[in-house]
Amino acid sequence: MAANRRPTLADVAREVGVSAKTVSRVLNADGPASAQTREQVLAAVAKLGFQPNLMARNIRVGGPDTTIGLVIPDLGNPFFGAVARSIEDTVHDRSLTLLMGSSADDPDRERALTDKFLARRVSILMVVPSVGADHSHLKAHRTAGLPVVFIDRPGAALATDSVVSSHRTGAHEGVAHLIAHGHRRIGFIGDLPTKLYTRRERLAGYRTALQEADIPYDRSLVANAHDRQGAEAATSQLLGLADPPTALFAGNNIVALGMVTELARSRRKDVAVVAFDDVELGEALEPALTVVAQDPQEIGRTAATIALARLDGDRSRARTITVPTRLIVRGSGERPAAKLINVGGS
Amino acid sequence: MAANRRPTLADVAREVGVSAKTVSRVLNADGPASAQTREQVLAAVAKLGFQPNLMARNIRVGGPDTTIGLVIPDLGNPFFGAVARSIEDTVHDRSLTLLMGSSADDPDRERALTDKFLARRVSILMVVPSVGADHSHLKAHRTAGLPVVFIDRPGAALATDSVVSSHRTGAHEGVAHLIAHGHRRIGFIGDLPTKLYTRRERLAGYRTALQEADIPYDRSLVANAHDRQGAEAATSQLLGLADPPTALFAGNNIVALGMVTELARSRRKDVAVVAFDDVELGEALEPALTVVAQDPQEIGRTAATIALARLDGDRSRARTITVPTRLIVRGSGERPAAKLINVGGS
DNA sequence: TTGAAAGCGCTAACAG
DNA sequence: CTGTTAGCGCTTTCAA
Repeated sequence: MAANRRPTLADVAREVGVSAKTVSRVLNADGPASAQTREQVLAAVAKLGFQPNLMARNIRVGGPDTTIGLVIPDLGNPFFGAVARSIEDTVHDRSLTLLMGSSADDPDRERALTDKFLARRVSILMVVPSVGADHSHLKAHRTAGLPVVFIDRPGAALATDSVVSSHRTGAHEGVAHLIAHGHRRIGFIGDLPTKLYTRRERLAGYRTALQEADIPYDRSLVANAHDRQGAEAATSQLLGLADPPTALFAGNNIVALGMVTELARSRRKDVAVVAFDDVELGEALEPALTVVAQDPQEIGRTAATIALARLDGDRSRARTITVPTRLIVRGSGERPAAKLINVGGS
Repeated sequence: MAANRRPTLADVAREVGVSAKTVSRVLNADGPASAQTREQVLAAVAKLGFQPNLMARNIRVGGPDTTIGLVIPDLGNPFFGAVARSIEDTVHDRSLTLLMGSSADDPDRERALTDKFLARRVSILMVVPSVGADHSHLKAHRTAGLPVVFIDRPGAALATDSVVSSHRTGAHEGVAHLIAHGHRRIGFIGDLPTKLYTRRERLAGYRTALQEADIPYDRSLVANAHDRQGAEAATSQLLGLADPPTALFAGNNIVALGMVTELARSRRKDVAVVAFDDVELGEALEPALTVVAQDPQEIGRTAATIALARLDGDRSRARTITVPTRLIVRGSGERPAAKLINVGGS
């Protein structure tokens, strides 16, 4: 019943008959302590089930908390999960703990989360910035020494370290792959909102690839989707056009899932596909899915490394580091355009 | 240059010419405050960029911190990502923030994480317990009013709320599905370590399904894998047996990925497959993957709901809630056993 | 409507 | 080797 008060340092001290500071010394291996005292203290700690209050400690010591605040669009998205995992691995031996939250790409939620993290005095702040988010409030913290790193997208109008994939050249490469296999009507299904940095960059890559091949940009071949269901609908919409595409480019991993699912359901094996960002089981599909793979592990590692360097006093200019994407050709991009089927026979 | 000290309540008070308590009152909508004072205070807060130190506040108020500690095996595993997402959604309007860490199923890492979380005075502790982890140290916290919930697996030897999938009956159902389609040599590839609760339960389901069909348990048909590569190897090992299985059961999502990948690579379309836990694109495979789907969203929601009820004073006995799995038949479990091919012709 | 003092749990700085 | 005092930034308590 009794919601017992948690034991404090003073309780332990009283139990042993020493001062609080002595207990503190033993527990933090600060200053010296006789073997006997140490033993008694440890015994009392165990007996009372004492656990030091880290918040109280932090407040006294004054330094930042041993946490790292991470704001991502969706905890459930495997891409960001992989990034988070990699960050955690990288900061593990500095014993930093992850404080995480999903912004759902909503600038207000993002702001609420960063404010909370700042109020907790995180050691490092990492954000996948939402469209329309204002980051001017972070400037003061940055100058006060708080490492701030933007992930996946550069922060708007703020000189801050960023780690991004080569969205544009990656998309370019993926679309060029389709063009190289004879496709001239290539559909593009991208993120929502359309102002999203990643969406704009990837679409830009798509457009330059078309340009280089003298293929006119056809707005009706560009669609949008926010989730898997939306991507399925967009896929069937594009394929239902009067002059439909012979190939499709998926603008992110979620779109890819919907696109592939819809193509499988409608048994459209004739449509070539390349996806931005790899998906699980991509290589087990028939044909296997050709992707422009991002490297979430490297992204996380890089972001964490930069942040730790800043924490250690690195005061150099803010950098934007681009982690290269890699075209993984598995077959789905090579489905023949139009009627060029089986020229070679087999 | 100057690593400026962050402004404190006192700084704001000095700026306005009031006492610290007045500022506190305005900021927390505690007690009354004249419109003029309020305005001045707010202006000063904005000007100085003051952000209250949540740690200091918490220490004084004495209550638990507005965080919820979550220990999972792997931040990068989509299943646990989905669970985390669901927990976050459920606790969102209580404005609790997630403090997360990966245990890698290592009891020592798990203990280190829970200790850290307890030291931070989390409001709620949620753990996917590792094999061999001792949870006796949590008992005192539980009686002191800290809600503790085990996820996916019940905690060893401790009466604590748990939320688990119907591992055993789910596996049973999946294997029975294979048996119903004529299979009698069914391989099982499970988690490592073999003492893992989920692994044991799912294997138990497999065994009872065999028993009910009077199929003898053949130890050589049971293999283990810790990761995707291991699952690929285990798959090819089982298929290389003198008397190989005609069907395979994957004990978890990671194993399923490896198994399906290996089957695709070796073009073994004749092997029937059922997987425990759904995977992305399972329905786009050929044939589409039949799975015993877990419900990570419901698991997360249930765990969070229980914990919040405890936080609100629910003192009823600890419960173990089982979230049902669901057999989703998509085709891969129906590949004919042995030589029963094309009886119907087409 | 406001302020002064005390104290949350802990540690820095100085004694002894 | 150990204890005392003060104080981190905030809120509670009591008084004005």
